[in-house]
Amino acid sequence: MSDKTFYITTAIDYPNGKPHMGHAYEKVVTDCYARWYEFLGRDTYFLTGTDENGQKLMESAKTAGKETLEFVDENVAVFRKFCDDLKIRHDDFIRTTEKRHQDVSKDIWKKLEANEDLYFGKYSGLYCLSCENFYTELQAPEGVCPHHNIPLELKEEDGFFFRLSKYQDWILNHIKTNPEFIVPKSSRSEIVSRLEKEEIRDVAFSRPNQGWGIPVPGKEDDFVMYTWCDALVNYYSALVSNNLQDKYWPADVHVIGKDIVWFHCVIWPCMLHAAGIPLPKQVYVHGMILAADGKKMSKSLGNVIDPYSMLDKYPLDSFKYYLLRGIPAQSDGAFSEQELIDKHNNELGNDFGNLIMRVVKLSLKNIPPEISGTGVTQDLSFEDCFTKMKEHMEKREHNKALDVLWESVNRVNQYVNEKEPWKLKTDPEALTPVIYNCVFGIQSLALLLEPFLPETAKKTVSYLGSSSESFNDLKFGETHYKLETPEALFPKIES
RNA sequence: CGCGGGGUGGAGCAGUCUGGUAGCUCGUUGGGCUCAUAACCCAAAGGUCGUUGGUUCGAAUCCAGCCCCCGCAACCA
Repeated sequence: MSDKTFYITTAIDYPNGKPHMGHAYEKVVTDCYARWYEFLGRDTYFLTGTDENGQKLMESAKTAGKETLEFVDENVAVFRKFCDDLKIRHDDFIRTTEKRHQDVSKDIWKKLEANEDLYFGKYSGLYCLSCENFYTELQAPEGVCPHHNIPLELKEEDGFFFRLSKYQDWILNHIKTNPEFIVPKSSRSEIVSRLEKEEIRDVAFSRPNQGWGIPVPGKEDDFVMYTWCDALVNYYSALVSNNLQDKYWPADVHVIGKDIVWFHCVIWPCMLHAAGIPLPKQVYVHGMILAADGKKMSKSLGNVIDPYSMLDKYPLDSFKYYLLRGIPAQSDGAFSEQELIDKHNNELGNDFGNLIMRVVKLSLKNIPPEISGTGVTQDLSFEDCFTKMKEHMEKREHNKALDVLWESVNRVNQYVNEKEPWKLKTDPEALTPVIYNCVFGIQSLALLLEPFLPETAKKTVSYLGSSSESFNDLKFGETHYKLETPEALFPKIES
């Protein structure tokens, strides 16, 4: 734990089906922050993985006519490949069925037990015999199973409970005194409001052992841990199993969706606190990706967009760019394929891609490819842009960071128009300084873009033949270039 | 009266805390330029800020009611 390292996680995915747009979004966003902090010089560790212990997976496997582990293995492979296809730079991929995770989960269980934060009790509720599941009154207000439409029965079940209620005041106080713990404010106020107004109940932390899940220590035959009880532990177990906990724990940011805020902002910190482990510094709650009509994507509405259908049609960086800039960082956003195309054509192609073309081609046609900055006056600076980007990224407003970066992209385009370098074709002495300013600008922009669109940045820089590789190495006047003929980075998409 | 967020030009958003010429991106229209992926630069048109009422000299911004949308509601994960 220090400001030299940076540990960031995504939620772990439930491999019950194929990855959807929300998974893509979360991974892309988290990847962007991981790369950004790496760019700033932090020793960054990025974890993602899969949550594989739910009973639902057993049922899904049965439906598919497969052994649970076989079924899960297949789906996990799909999620792994998904990360590869998105070119996510995670350092580890944890599966909650792995021994390394189960061992740590059991250790934490024992700590909670030793601290008398677990107790044995009865859960009673409305139960559907077909689903083999409990429902709350809110989920089934008529006392009828929402899936099978049959009457629910009152059922009691033995199990272990976590004394969450004991920590209500403590967690409320922690959230209030650490305004950065939950971002954005909307999620924070939702949790604060609930903690202030409701009396929170203890959480059932076990399920009857049906042959799938992490056995409860001491009661191996009878109980397994409730999925959430072990799932949250992944953030910690992944480090412990690599003996990296001293270096990276506590986590700097857990990136999650708004559907699991309660688990991450209340249950998880209380578990850690009870087990005597430091709390993560921040939970960043991103918005949901809604369908183009502004409604939640769902099969029944037929408005689902498969991320792979986008990756098949559009360049990866265009897809990422749209997710990062087109979807608000702190609220829900509607996914619009047309907007993705517009952003590809206008912002990536016209503004950024074309800037490289107009500058580099003009230069190659009229002066030698080697561009020296010796004695050139600096007309454009990007320090201010960098500073503002940093501020936005700190506030988890990556979309605004890109807004700021694009102001600078436009500034360089503007500069070209002002200087009219095409009128200086016959005067290399006058042309070179203008070109140098532009090329230096392009490289600065490309390097600032790297955490967001690594592929694009890499290609851009490759056309410049720069003597400096990183943003910090850039020195106006001292960095030299040898230009190469560029190819169109973002060819137009006809829609 | 369960909790939280939101309703601003054609589209997507900022501004609301700390009332006082309504701002940005895309799109549209006109002009400039010709280096470039018919790209770039400049300018203009277009909104009275969900709705009703209140406070105020003055409200998108504060207060109250109402309508609509989204998420959550913790034994589905």
